[in-house]
Amino acid sequence: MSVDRPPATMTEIAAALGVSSATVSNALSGKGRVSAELSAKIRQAAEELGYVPSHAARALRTGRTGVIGLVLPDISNPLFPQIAQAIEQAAASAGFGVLIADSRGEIAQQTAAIGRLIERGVDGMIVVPRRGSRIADIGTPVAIIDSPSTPGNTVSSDHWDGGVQMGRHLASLGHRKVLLIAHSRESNVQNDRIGGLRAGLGKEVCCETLWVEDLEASKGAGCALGLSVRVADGFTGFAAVYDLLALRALTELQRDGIDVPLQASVSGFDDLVWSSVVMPPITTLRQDLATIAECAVEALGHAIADSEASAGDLIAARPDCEGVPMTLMVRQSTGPAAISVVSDAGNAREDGR
Amino acid sequence: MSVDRPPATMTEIAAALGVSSATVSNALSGKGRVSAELSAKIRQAAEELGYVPSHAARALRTGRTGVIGLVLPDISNPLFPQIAQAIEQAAASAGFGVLIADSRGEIAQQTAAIGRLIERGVDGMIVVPRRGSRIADIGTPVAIIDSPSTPGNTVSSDHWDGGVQMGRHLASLGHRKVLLIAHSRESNVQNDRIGGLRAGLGKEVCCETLWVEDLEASKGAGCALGLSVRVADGFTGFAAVYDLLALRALTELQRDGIDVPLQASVSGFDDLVWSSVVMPPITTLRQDLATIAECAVEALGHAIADSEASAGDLIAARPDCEGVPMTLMVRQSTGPAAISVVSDAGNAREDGR
DNA sequence: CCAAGGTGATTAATCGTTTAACCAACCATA
DNA sequence: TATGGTTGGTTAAACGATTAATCACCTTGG
Repeated sequence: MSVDRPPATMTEIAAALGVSSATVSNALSGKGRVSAELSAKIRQAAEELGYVPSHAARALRTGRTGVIGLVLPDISNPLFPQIAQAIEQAAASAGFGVLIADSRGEIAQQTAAIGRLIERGVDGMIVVPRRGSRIADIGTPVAIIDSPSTPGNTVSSDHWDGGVQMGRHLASLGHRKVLLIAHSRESNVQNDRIGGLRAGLGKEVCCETLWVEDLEASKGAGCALGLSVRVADGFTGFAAVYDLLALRALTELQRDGIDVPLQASVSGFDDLVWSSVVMPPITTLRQDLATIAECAVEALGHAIADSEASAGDLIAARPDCEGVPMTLMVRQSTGPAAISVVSDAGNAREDGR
Repeated sequence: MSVDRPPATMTEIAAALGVSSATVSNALSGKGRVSAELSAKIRQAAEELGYVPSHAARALRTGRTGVIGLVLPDISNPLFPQIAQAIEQAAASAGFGVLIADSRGEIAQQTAAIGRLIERGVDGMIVVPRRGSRIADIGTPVAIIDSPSTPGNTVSSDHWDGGVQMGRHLASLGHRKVLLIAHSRESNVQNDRIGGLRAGLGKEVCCETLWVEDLEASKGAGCALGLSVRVADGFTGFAAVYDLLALRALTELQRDGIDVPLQASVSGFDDLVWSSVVMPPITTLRQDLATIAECAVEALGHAIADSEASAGDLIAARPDCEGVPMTLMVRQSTGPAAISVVSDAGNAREDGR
């Protein structure tokens, strides 16, 4: 590998071949008019001299940095790695770099982070908004990954349908009394999932939603969810709205001596890394983050290209991939419902199996 | 908020005040000789006109982009969010942007990712290497976060000492037969932790290491660890080398009807988000990632500044913060050892409590 | 034979900052 | 009154790529 000779510039290539630097630029970008043979020679020379384009110079001249910003809410979200990975990959193959901005904490931080990105001259940004927050209209293309029910959303999983899938899965296992476990009422994603779950479970299933946020407000963060009481009450299914809550439910049930899935089923959303290695592995829904990332980057790319022409609209919209399907990962944390004392007689109606 | 008028340039400020652009530059950077009053006027004008420096132009002129790269191994590492967050924060307050590069998969990917970063013109990079991989000498300052025992390491937690702390904790609870659970023999971090644990547990404690990697090679990924057998064998402590393994151990034990911490204690490393919300919450060691990030960024900053002067050494080294202490988070997954059938009579000797 | 059009390349300006070099005052010292 | 040092500023040349404008030359059609 060539040692650290400072990389060649277009001017140097031009000088080496006795042509003008404009010709080199044209040949390499394929834009102007250059004869095929000269173009080939230039390309070869560029290769040999180890030409590396100067992003700084290009950015200065064209006003485009080739970098997009990635703004994530509360970075502690365990899904972050997968999102970041997917976006980085999609962006890289579209020729973009990804600058991260953490918007930990309050919404003000999110705004500040966005500001920093703009100052750095990103061409656009992808934002996974904090629940309940709206992105102000900044003078830069933005793609938003949130939920189909969020106005301005660009691309996201079909959380509702995911809920439906899980609901059907649980219903088909015979569960007739299910506790839905969510955290925040403000989250569109969580609301979608809850709605889907209810729809998927159907009318015959009795279900109730436990908002952990409310519970923690009175009993303190990390408090017990009191699930064994629910089991005693006849609940056999516990459908959490994301894996972290599912894990919390699972361990609490296990600690209280309740067997999962024999006595109670537990399900989650997102398929986080550990979901498959705990005992029992958690039944959950996997988001197709690769597709989402591709859509987001593509939409953003279009918006960036368009913003050159018409400086009008600023939010990239792409309706055709607003609801990327999630896939159900059935594992061992869900199983046939235990014989419930509460369940009524007519349980054979519409048996899904 | 001012709408989208293209931000003012130095030249415009200069024109507005009837001075030269060089003077504006000097006033704003505080470098050249400018009278105090003119300097103030320029600063004010800059403020009023909404001046935003062009990073691109500056980068072109100075050869510095003000951006550092962050290369992470296998992004699925659940610690990633916290690292990224800490680095981003430290970098932001040092005036750097952070470009991410995922090096998922093989070492080749890591090299490719590094290459992309270099092409983008990062001033330096922070690498959390894949276990067992060495970073080739690229022509850019690099700070490495790995383990004190890794040659070339720049800054990291004192994993060994963390192990010692946890070992002492378990020993003081009376555990005399402890299973150490690790994943890969190639990981310096894991080896350090194991070493520290053994040291902290002391001579009197019988301990054995379970390498999950080996186990999975024969029994498949995500297989059971067979811990209940160990409990029957007299093991009362299960010290995992990171929280994911601890969680795996915890759920497996619970599933098998073993009460944690009454019958067995479980501990981990890293204090991941969920460690505190599972039941029981996991006793673990928290890394001081803020400090590590600051050290890394600072070291990198020095290396970048120095690389200007002497283009000699390329790896940023900073011995004085190679072993950032970890703090023990005692929670409910560890408790006094159950009465062990195997433990010998003289168990009152050197009781730490 | 001349105007028109196409081809393949060059010239030179430009993006916004930084910085070395230069210059015009002004003050003090010899 | 020359000489030399400060002070406060200006000029102009970079940095490297892009691109509109221009040019020389060749072909073709009328």
